[in-house]
Amino acid sequence: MDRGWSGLTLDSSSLDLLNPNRITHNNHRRFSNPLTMSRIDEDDDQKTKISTNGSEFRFPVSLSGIRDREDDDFSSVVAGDNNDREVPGEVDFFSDKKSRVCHDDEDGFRVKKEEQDDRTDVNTGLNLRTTGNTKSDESMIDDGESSEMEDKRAKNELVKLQDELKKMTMDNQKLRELLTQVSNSYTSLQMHLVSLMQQQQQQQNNKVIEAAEKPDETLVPRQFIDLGPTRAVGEAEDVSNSSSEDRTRSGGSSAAERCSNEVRHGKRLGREESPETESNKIQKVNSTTPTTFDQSAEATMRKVRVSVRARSEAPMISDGCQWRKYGQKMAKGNPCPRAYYRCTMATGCPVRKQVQRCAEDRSILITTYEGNHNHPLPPAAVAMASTTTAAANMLLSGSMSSHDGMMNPTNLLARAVLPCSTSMATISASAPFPTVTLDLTHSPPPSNGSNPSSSAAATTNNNNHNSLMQRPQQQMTNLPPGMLPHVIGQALYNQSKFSGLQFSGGSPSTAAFSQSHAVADTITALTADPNFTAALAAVISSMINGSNHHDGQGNNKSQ
DNA sequence: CGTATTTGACCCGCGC
DNA sequence: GCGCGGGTCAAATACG
Repeated sequence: MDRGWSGLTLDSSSLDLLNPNRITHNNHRRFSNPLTMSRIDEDDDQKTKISTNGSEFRFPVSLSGIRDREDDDFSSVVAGDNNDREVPGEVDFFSDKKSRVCHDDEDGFRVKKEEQDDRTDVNTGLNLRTTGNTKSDESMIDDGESSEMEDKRAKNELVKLQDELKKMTMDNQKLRELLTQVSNSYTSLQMHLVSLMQQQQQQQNNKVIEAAEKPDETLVPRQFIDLGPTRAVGEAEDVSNSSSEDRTRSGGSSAAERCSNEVRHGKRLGREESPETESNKIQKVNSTTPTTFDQSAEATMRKVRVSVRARSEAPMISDGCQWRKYGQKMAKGNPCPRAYYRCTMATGCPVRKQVQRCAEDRSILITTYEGNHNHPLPPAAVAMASTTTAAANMLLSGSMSSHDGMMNPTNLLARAVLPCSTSMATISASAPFPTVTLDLTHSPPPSNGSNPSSSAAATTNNNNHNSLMQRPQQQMTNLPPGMLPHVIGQALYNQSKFSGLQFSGGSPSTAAFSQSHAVADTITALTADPNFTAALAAVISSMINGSNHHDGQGNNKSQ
């Protein structure tokens, strides 16, 4: 389009603009042409307009709008240089500066005239304007003031460029922040969705439990039936009347006593943090947080315990949640003290856990979870929460009927964790709290699945979890080979591995090898491999969602 | 100095 | 009614 406008030259000059050292270089070149100088110094606004119109046609290969605009500043200069320069190099340009000033000035003027015929109207206007200022510019050149002006202009350009760079940097940073916000929002929404799905699932479970409540039920199911709806009533009473302790104490029947026990528990919780009861707190939290839970389900889950047995030299397994120790007791029959922890990831989170070493095998750490999280969980905590939630749901569903619970399609994961039969889920009335035990002390299934006999085992306990903790290891895992699906076993293994758990191998040598690993290393592995928790959650979610919108991520039960 | 942990005391249910 | 055991509280202490 423009004969004398070398795209390469212009781009290089535009690139030079980004380099302050080279700007001076260009300034010398511009110095030879007062037309450009005067035009830029005269009116920056018009310069911008002109550049906007002209850049698209003149500089199709320009790198950026900024450069285009700056390139336009040299339009006349470059045109003159390219047309008339005998030696394009700037070396000669500096050597005979003064003499060439006049020469280039004349050439530039002449070239402008020539280009008037071919250029667009915009360029014509530019030439007219520059031509009109030629006389004054010549006088300025004569007295040497143009160099100062050129320096000023160069400085202005430098400042302008720096400003542009700052703006772009700020824009970039804003975009990054925006992206981060969007990502966070997406994560929150995802967690919220999972919570809602879980809530729906628990409501369905409660409905099923209520429907299954019959007078001729066996003792074991009745206990859980009492735990569910009765507790729900107690919670409702708590909501309506915070001073329900006296009323609940007057309960006479066994179920009522249990209910009163539940309410008392909540009362104590309320006393420890606020006059409100636990249910009230939960309700308030639900009203202000995206994570909501059915109160009755929460109440039921509150008393269901999930015990995880794992080999670990660490005082506490790393499960992704933040815990605060609030007590320690010497349990009867176990020389190892029992530590009580409370979830501190959210104010008012009712989840607690007990950590105690097995009396028979000090290398086994028994962690008992209790309660539902009322807050979103970090990815690292979702895996354990999902596992324990599934176990708790298994227990709850299995409670309504010794067979229906396990046959419930919503309990696919439960069946996966505990596929052997419902006989292992038998729960006696003597149990103060229904407890599911996940035994991770045995060798994990190999990645190739060649050894299905080694897997994590799950069982329900009908005894006091106290004795559970002291139960010998060999009594905890009675699963025949191949009873546990590989996916869950592998998931538990991986989750435990990345959670800082350590497994004993199928052979003593394997156990020794396993225990030789430092706990810190496994914890580091967890943090270094966040994909696992997501993968586990995806597996569990896919399994659950594939069945019947079962609660997916462990945004609830036991962490 | 704020936060987390420790630890003795306390509350409560349960069994005798 | 009393003692035992589990669970929790809260002041004291430790820690970063």
